[in-house]
Amino acid sequence: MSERHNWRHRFQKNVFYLTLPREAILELLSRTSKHLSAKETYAYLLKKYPGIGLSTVYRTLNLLSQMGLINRLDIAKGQSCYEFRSGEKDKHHHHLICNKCGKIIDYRDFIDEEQKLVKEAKKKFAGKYNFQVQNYSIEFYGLCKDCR
Amino acid sequence: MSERHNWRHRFQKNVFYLTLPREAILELLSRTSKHLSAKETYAYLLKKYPGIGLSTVYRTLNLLSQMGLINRLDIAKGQSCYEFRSGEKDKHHHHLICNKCGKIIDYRDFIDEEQKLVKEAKKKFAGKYNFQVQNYSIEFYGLCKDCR
DNA sequence: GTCTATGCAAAAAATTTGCATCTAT
DNA sequence: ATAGATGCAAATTTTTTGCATAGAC
Repeated sequence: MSERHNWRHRFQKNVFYLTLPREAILELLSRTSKHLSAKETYAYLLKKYPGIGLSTVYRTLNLLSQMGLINRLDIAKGQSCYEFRSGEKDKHHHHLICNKCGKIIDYRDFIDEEQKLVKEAKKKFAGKYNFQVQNYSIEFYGLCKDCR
Repeated sequence: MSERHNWRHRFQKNVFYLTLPREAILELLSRTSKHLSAKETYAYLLKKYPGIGLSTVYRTLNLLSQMGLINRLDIAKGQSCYEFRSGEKDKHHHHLICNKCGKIIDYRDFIDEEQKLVKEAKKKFAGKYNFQVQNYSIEFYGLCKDCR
């Protein structure tokens, strides 16, 4: 099943309409491995979709995140970012965040070791807290090469 | 060396004054294992220290975080939280965050497995990115028992 | 005494909400 | 036809900033 077909399917299963703004945002996020803030998303969309409103972007990002199609990440100071929830392993990454200047570095190391920990964690949390893990995020904070 | 003595020492090493608001905020954060937002911190402080300004709280939390005395955590939607950076193992924890209702659950499992991964990560990032890890944070997102 | 921190008020950013209109189903 | 979504503007919430005064060293 193509990704686009999958969107339709998941929208029809719920009571939500698959509208132009929603499709445009999914389209955009699925094409980049970056995490975008609401404002960034809005700026990109304006090019292809003049007239879209910032509040629609906020509402849509919220909805898609609750539907599980995208992930909300709170890594940037003072604003939420969103990324497409992809199964593709090459997009999987986490972040190094500088405590001094705020710079964010993506890293892709330790995937295998991570998976082991995550697999155990999922099982444990399901039993202990009745919590169903959907995604996760790891951040290392410290000093980047310019600030140390 | 007592924790309070340690604060003094670290302030004197830098060019910063150890003032009443700064001490009060360190005092407060060191007494709780919770992560507090700026507003929450402000609310607590008002009881013991009427007249303190909200902007001082923001400035102080920023400063202490840059000094490495506290950690900034971006887990709550739309606002930063701060926690004391303690070496005490019993305060060490991470978070389960519900994608639907936003509830945050602290967990203290997997400390040992985690430590192993983190130890390797620190070494790797120092070499590969010249990044000096000071702290880290792991969040599992998903559905809590009420929302699944 | 000097240099920094504080508190207040104002400003800037980020996010949400009310409502009339429009659109997907 | 109808329930839900959009866009705009206004309102909230969070965070930062300018500046005169107060405080730490």
